[in-house]
Amino acid sequence: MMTLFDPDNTPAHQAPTGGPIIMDGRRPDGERPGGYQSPLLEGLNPQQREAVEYRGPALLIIAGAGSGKTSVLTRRIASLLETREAWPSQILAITFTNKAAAEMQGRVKAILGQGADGMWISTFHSSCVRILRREAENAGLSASFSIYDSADTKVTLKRIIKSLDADTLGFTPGNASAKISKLKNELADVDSYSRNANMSDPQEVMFVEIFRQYTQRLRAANALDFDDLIGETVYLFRAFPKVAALYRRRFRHILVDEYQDTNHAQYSLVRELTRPVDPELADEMEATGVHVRNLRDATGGIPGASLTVVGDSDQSIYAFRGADTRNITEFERDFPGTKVILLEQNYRSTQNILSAANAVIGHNFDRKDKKLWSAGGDGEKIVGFTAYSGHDEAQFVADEIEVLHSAGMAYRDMAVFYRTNAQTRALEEILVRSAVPYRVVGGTKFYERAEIKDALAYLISVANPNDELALRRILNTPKRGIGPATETGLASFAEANQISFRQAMRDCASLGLGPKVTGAILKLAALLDEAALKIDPANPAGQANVSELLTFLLDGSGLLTLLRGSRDPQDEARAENIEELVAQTKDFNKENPDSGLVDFLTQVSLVAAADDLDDASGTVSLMTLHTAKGLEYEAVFLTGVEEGLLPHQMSANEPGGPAEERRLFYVGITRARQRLYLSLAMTRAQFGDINVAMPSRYLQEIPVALIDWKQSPGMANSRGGTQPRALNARRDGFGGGFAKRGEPQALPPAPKPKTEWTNRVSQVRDNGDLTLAAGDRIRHVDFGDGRVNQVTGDGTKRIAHVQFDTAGAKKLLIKIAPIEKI
DNA sequence: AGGTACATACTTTTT
DNA sequence: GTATGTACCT
Repeated sequence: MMTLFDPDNTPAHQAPTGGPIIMDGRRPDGERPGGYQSPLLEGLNPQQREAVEYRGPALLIIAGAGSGKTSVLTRRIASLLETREAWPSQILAITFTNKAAAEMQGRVKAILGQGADGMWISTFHSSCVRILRREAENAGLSASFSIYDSADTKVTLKRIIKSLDADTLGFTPGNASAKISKLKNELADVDSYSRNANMSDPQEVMFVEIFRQYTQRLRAANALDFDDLIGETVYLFRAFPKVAALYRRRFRHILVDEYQDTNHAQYSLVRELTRPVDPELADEMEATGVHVRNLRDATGGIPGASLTVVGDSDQSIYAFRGADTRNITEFERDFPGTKVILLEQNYRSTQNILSAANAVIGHNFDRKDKKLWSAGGDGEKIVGFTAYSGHDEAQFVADEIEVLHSAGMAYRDMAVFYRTNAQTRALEEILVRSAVPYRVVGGTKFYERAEIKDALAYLISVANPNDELALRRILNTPKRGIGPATETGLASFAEANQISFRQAMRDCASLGLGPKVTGAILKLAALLDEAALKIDPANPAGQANVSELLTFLLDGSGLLTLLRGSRDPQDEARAENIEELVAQTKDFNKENPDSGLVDFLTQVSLVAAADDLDDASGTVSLMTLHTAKGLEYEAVFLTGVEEGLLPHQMSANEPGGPAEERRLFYVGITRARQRLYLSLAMTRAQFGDINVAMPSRYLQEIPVALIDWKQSPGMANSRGGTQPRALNARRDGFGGGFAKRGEPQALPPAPKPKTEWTNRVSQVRDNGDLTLAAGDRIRHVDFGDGRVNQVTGDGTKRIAHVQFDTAGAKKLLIKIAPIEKI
């Protein structure tokens, strides 16, 4: 994966940007005959066609959801290559996920074949790692630097906060890392921050100290966190104009997808890369043998690369991560001479789905009005469903999935979205029970499992001996009798003698520890040293590949063997996971024969949630709304459309929060091609107890005629007049009472029980002080008769555990459940 | 050093 | 309801 490029490897006769097509006949795939009509434009509408063909310094493509932007971007790249306006190596395309990058690379290759090799199509983070590893020395790093994920960052901060007693001032690893991340996204560092900090505020002083120590620890460990990857690359370019010039010269066409979600650091990176090269620097490059002649303009410098960005401010959902839509709204100002192209025709969804999406997003003010439209017809109505609980909602989803499946839709064409990862539990429980094949995309990722992180820490310790975090992780994993006391002893020994933790391990004999402990430490140090020798380029015995190295470390440490021998049944699963990792390293060796340990670790560090999405798996996909961005499915279930969840409680106080949540809802809606299901629950279990939920404010923004409520939220208005606002502001035209949920589920195109939701606050369901005890028999509106087995909780949160005669066991919130005693 | 038992606080979204 | 932290025991 990590094919490092040589800035000098591009031929001297390369075509200047935007210049005439060079038909030099030196490329084997041959000349095009005159009058040749490129198939690249086939099937494109006029706007898409222009987006492919336009040439100029800057192009902004405002691409509504489903408007075919990936296709446009792909064909634009193919067009640049096909016309010989650019060599593959001159193209840098930035996507949001590695998966999107791989897909784009595949599509361009499918069009052009071999002529596509050498392009950089990757994420911001991957591109930056590539640059930083190559230029590590200038950045003050070694090329095998570690990449810290958020968990690593938190562990580091936790240690710092503990040593500073900063928790007394309210610092937690969570809030400190959030603040540091935010600053780094703004390209601030400790020094620039402390210059403007209010140092009379003790909390501020403490934060600066935390930030400083954190920066120092990462430096000492030869490590960068996610945000550093971008920031350090920008710093590198700013501090070393000659290094920057190499990349500015190389990348003549830069394309950025999902531009609305770029933050300031990423914006700055794009800026740096698209700056022109001064004539003097160009002279200097030429003098050192870098081919620049064909690139130089009248002034003798190299003009800035052409920049294409694609985005949609309505789909900006990463403000919490520093994304700034001003990057897109002010693009024309930032890059004078920008051409703007609007793609509004949607090729994905039915008109009903689009009308709902338009209506929802129309409630955000401060946006350029943009209406998606489709030529594909209205399609089915959106299906709405109000469940009694999260489990009930999950059951609805499972049932509808089965309905769709038996009507011929493949599982892989369906997806279930939710706002928070915590919602997966109920869904998974029911899907397992209903035997629906599913896959959770993202969530707790494979590489975040403890045993995998342990195994990886062994590899990291070999690749980067300065990584104290990784060393301390494996110090007593598996158990070697090295406790926390010994660990801190080693750390302070290292600190006092200005040596690395690793060296401290080698020298631990002078620490006067017990013979057993000393022996254990020395054995581990020797194991790591021996492993390092196996990948030392100077080793005459040759190089071990990643899987050989991992196997060696696992054997030497006994990690896998001990898990195998354990009686704990969970350890068996852990052992299997480690075996899976070994298998992955073997695959990696096979697919990347020229890549080594550091490349493998890089790849592992930068996998995104959506990356491990396997299209071939015949399963329903479960994911958060954030992960869903950029994907599409025939049928989409958008669950938990409730106040407090969507919009999420946490966003309520943040400026722009509710608007961002609305965009999130909009993103979810627009993922659906044919069928869209919106569901919510009247009560939701969280924190171990059950809370009453209210329909999301966004639901009332969808025109009533577009939704067919299988069960309306009318009965959600069941708490007296306490709620601030009823679901739908209109007070007329909503007759009807409670909807009845048909037994198990209605059949496919089902005669839909037309149930409009009602809005009358007077319609209160409140069982008041209804008391139930074990043994009572009750009747439930939907579940029929049943017997109370147990009552738990108290006050308004009393729960009856009921065994229904036909519907099975359920838990009901007594106060609001549609039940009566019989 | 390491295990167990109980208490506690936390849950937004992610490269 | 879970993951983490503390106290106490072996």
